[in-house]
Amino acid sequence: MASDVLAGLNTQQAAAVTALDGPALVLAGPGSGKTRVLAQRIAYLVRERGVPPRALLAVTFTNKAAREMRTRVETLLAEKVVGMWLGTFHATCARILRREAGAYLPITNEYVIFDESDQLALMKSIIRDDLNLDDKVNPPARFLNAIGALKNDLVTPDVYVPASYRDELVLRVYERYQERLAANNAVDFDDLLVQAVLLLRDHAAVLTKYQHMFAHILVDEFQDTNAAQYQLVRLLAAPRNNLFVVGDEDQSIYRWRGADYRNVLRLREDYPDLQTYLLEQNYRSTQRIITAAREVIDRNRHRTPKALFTENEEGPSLILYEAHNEAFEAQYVVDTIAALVAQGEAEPGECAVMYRTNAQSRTLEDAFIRANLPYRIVGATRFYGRREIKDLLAYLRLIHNTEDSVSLGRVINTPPRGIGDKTVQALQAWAADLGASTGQALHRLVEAPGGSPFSGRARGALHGFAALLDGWRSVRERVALPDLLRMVIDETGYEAYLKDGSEQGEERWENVQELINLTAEYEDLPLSSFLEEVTLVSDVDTLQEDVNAPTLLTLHAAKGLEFDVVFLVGLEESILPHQRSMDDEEQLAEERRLMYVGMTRARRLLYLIYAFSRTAWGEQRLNPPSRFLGDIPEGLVSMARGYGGTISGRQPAGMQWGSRPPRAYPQEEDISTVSYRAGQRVLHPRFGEGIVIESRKSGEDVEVSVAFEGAGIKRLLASFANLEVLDG
DNA sequence: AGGGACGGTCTTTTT
DNA sequence: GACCGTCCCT
Repeated sequence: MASDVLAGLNTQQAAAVTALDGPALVLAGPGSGKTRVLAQRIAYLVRERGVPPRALLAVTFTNKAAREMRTRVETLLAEKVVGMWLGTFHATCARILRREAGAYLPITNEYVIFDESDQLALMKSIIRDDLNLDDKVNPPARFLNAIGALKNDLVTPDVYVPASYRDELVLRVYERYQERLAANNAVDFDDLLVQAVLLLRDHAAVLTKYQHMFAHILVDEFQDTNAAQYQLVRLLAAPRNNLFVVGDEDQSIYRWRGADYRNVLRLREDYPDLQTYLLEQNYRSTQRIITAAREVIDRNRHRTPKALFTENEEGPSLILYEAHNEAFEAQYVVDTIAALVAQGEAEPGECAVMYRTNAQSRTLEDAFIRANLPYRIVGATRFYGRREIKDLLAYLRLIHNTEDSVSLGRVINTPPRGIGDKTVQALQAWAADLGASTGQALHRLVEAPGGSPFSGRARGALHGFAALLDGWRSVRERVALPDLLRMVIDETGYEAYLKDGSEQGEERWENVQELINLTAEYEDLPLSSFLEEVTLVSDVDTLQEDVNAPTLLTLHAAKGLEFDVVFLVGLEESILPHQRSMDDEEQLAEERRLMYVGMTRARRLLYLIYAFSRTAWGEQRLNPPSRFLGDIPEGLVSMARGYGGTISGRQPAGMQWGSRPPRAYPQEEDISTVSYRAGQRVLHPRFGEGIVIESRKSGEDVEVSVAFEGAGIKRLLASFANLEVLDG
């Protein structure tokens, strides 16, 4: 029976893992099936050991990973798994706080979670209103970063020892920030972890309760845990220490937000009886990809030596391509995917384009849009980050939590209803006099309109808004979530506010419709559950599974995913490795791991792409190819040469993946034979349309003079210019 | 109070 | 080139 459950491991490993009781660490390379091992372990515990699912705590890195884990386990068990605690660290902590916070912390169980923009708004108010500082000299983001770093290390204001004047200020802001969060009945992302850990650490009764609750704790992507998360695991796992963690130091890419892969080493010290397993066989990629990736990662020092290998086929060469600039890079990607699809070499949905920074996605999106081909994108402008969505969520949060001054500030005059800055300030002053929150003060206007200190237009506007809020609050128990949201939209005139006649307005309104649809899924749940979930979704979580189109995503977002075909773009110095990571050895090592993670996402085809020239900050920059490319043995790579396709905008409308005719790629020799005649109309990616004046051979290349309509006469090298012949 | 125009400032990566 | 804050005009 056991061998059945653990079918994916080799016999020796299966036997070892099956017999496990104490703490265990599985160091698993990419594509070694570590997620599968975790799922099998869970299935084993439930089926063979009779552990009830509700006694299991399994922590994954994203909600998407959690969903996949659930599916795997349910497949293995051939039944639904009910009651298991399965989710991210943040969701787990939110759940604990949802039950315990009210009794032990200065917030209620109905607390809300502040996301980054909420934090920023709150911090700005603290600096300006509370401390009377200039937010130019003291950027809110800097304080938030400093506080975030402290929280990741579990440093609370009462134990923080400032070492400089600067630190003194940080401490003052930190204290005030925590007070204001509490006054808003809110916690920020980091607090979810910190407050949960403190709660367990300082209250033996709570700790015991949860320790008894969880018979086994399992953690995925352990290399990316921070100090707070590590403490949480330690606290909960004791005294049984039935801990099963899976990770890979080489894939640690979140050091900048407090993750510390040395937690792996710490684990060995803290649990002397820790059993360690190495999973070195890769079941995902071709030999060429694995060999290349290993060459890249092996240059990092201070790592547990791991000899990644695969028994998969050798596979085709990795393909290296130099694009002239980022536009051609993008075009090459689109054209190559189109060609692969047309030749039946790949499914569109099995292709992914990965980049270091989100800013790089723009050019890529442009190329897909111009080619009229669908794509999926992770992150970029997040759905929940959009203005219209944030506005409406702020209304819902305000209905849910009267104390949320940040949401109140956001919507009190959105859409414009005649409540200007002056009026808001007067309202805040009045609230302060009453010793009440702004939200409570508003409520008082409805209860006792006679006592209102406001007059004239401001009075009417404020009372009207307060009445709206009160109205929604009074019905929220009885009305389903989608209906509540529709009420808000109707009664605020939000639709008319968005629809300003522009295309963007229409798009925003469509997003609102989408939000209404989303709330329908939470119809039966309390408002708080909905608000919590939308705050804790990660970027990858929003990836549509059922669309057969290529995926665009950052290297960070790519962690844990795999694709048949992977394009790594922007492989240039100052992009990867990133400029800001180049003068620190630790950071540089992390950039290398990022490259490694990207490479090992690919099953069969790996394209490595860099651009000769790239526009950044409005100007051209010539970055040399990434140093990491130099670490890949030449024998594994073949160079794609020639045009990176043409930039035209002329594809017929309505084109879908697969319906496009195969496109012949001009190879290297084609360049020299391309000839231009005087009088020909040509199209240039930057200069637009023009007419060829003269064309002559110049060494290996062809030099063309073109008179452009907008840019005048230019002399261009054919191999770089990538002119498209329009006629003649 | 509100809207439009302008100028300065950034972007690493994210739960 | 995108977003924010400020200023100025209505």
